[in-house]
Amino acid sequence: MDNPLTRKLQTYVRLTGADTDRLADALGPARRIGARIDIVAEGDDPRAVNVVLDGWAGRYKQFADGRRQIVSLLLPGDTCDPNIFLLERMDHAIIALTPVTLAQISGRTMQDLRSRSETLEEAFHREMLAVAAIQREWTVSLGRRSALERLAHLLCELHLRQATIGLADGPSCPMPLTQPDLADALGQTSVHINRTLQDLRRAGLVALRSRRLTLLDPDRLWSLAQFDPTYLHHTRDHAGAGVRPREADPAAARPAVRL
Amino acid sequence: MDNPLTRKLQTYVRLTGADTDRLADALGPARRIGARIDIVAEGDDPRAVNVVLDGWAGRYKQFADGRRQIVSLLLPGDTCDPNIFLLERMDHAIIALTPVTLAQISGRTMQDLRSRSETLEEAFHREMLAVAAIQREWTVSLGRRSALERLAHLLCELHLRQATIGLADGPSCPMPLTQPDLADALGQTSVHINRTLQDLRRAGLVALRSRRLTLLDPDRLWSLAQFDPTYLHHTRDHAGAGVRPREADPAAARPAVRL
DNA sequence: GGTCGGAACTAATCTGTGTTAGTCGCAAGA
DNA sequence: TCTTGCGACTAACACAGATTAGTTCCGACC
Repeated sequence: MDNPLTRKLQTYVRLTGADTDRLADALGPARRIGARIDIVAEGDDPRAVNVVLDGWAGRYKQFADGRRQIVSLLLPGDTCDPNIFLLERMDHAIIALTPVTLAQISGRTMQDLRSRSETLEEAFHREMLAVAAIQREWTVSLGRRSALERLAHLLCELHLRQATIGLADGPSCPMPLTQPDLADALGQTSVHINRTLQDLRRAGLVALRSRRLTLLDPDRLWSLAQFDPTYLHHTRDHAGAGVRPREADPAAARPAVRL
Repeated sequence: MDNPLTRKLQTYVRLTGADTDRLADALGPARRIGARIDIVAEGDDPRAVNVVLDGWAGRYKQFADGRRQIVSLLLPGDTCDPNIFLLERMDHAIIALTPVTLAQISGRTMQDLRSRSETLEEAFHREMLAVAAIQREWTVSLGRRSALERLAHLLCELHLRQATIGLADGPSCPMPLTQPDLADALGQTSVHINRTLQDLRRAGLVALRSRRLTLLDPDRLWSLAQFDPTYLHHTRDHAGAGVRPREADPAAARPAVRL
C-alpha cells in the first residue's frame, strides 16, 4: 500500500482505500536489476508495464557511432508508460542507472485497473500528461538553455520530483547520476558537465557529493534555471517540501543569477 | 467523415463506419485562425481539445529574454493532446504557424467518444504514444545530432508524417515553416539554418522553395539523418508513399552521407 | 591491504554554431 | 506605384562547448 507508485498517483488525485489496494495487488513480484543493465532493449515487444519501486533508470537511444542520449529519467514511482503494451516494438531502451527494484503490471491487469476505477483512470492520464510535460521541458533545455541553466534546471527538477514522493530530506535528496550520465541526459560531454558543476558549487548554489545533492540556495538556483514547477502538474500540494522559493520576478528579462 | 483526424487514427486501428461518424459528429464548428496568432496561451485553462484540420501550428515556450523553443509541430489531424482538459493550466502556448483551421471537441464529448468505442479509445492511446515518441526523438536530435543531421531528420519526419495522412505528393510535400521557425524548432539560429539548408541543397538531397519540400534523394537523406521511422508507430501501412528507402545499413558506424 | 576500473577532475587546443550586421527580394497594403 | 516589413541569404568575427589527453581519487573485489 505504501509504494512509490501510489504516492505518485496520490499527487494527482485522491485515491480511495479500494484504489490503493487494487494497485498494490496489481503489482507483480519485485525484481532486482543490477546497475548498468538494460531493463528493456530497443526492439523488444513490451508485454507489460514496468514500475520502478526503487533506484533510478533511464530511457535512452544510442547511435551506431556510440553517441547516446538519455531521453528521460525514471525515478521511484515512475512507470515505463501505462499504455506501452499497445506497441509492438520499443523504439528506445531502458537502462538501470543504479541497482533498481521493479514490479510489473500486465497489460490486461492495467486495463482492468482503469476500467474498474475512474479515479485510477484519471490518475494515469494525468501521469501521462505530466510525463509529456517533462519531456517538453527537456526539449526546451536542450534547445535553448545554456550549460549552466540546463544543469541547474535538471537539478531543480530532480529535487522536486523526489520531494513530491517523499524522497527528499528538506533541501537535499539522492542524486546517483554520474557525470557521464548527466552528460548523456543534457546533451553534453562529461568534461563540460564537470566544469559547469564546479561553477554551481563555486557560486554556493549546490553541494553534490557521494551521490547526494543539496540545494544550498534554492531561490537563486530556481531563478538561475528559470525553473517554474507548473509543468510538473502536481495538483495536490507536496511540492517544494520546505524549499519553495517565492514567485520568480517576471520582470527579470535575464536570469537574476550570473556567475 | 474524411477529415485528417480520421485519416490519422486510421493509421493506428481500423475504424468502423460508426466510429468515423461519431468522430465527425464530435468535431465542433471549424474556426479559422490567422498566421502568427496564438491559439492557446500559456496559463490558459484548457477546456476543450483542439484538432488541426488544416494548416500548421506549433507548441512553444518562450523565455522572458526572448529565447523561444518550438517544442512540437501540429500538422493536420494532430490534436493538442486528447486529455489536455484534465489540466488546470497550460504550461506552454500554441501558435498558428500558417493560417489554421481548427475544430474543438469538448472534454465531455471526448470522454463519451472513448467510453463508447474501444477502438477509438485504443486509437487515441496509440496517438498519445506516437506523440510521446516524436517528442523523445526531438530530444535526441537536440541533444546529440549535428546541425546537418538535425535538419535532415526533421525534414524526413515532416515528409513522412504528411505522407501518412495523404498530404504528400510522392517525394514532395508542403513545408511552410520559415527559417526562423526551423531555428526555433531545432534550437539554433536562422543564420545557421540557412547555412545548413544550403549544404543539403548543394549535396542534392532536398529542394525547398515556395513553401514546398522535395526529397531529391530520400535514401541518402534518411541515411544522413539516421532516420528510422519505427518511432512514428504507424501500424497500418501508409508510410513512405513511394519514397521508402531500403533498410539502412546497420553496419555503418558513421552516417553514410557526408558533405 | 593491494590493485583495478571507472568516475572526478584539469588543462590546452580546436571547432561548430552563435552573433552582429548587413543586402536583396518579394508580397501586402497604402 | 511606392513603401514597409519580413524572410532569404551572406560574411566576419566571437565564443560556448567539444576534443584530447591526461592525473587523481575512490570503492569494489581479490
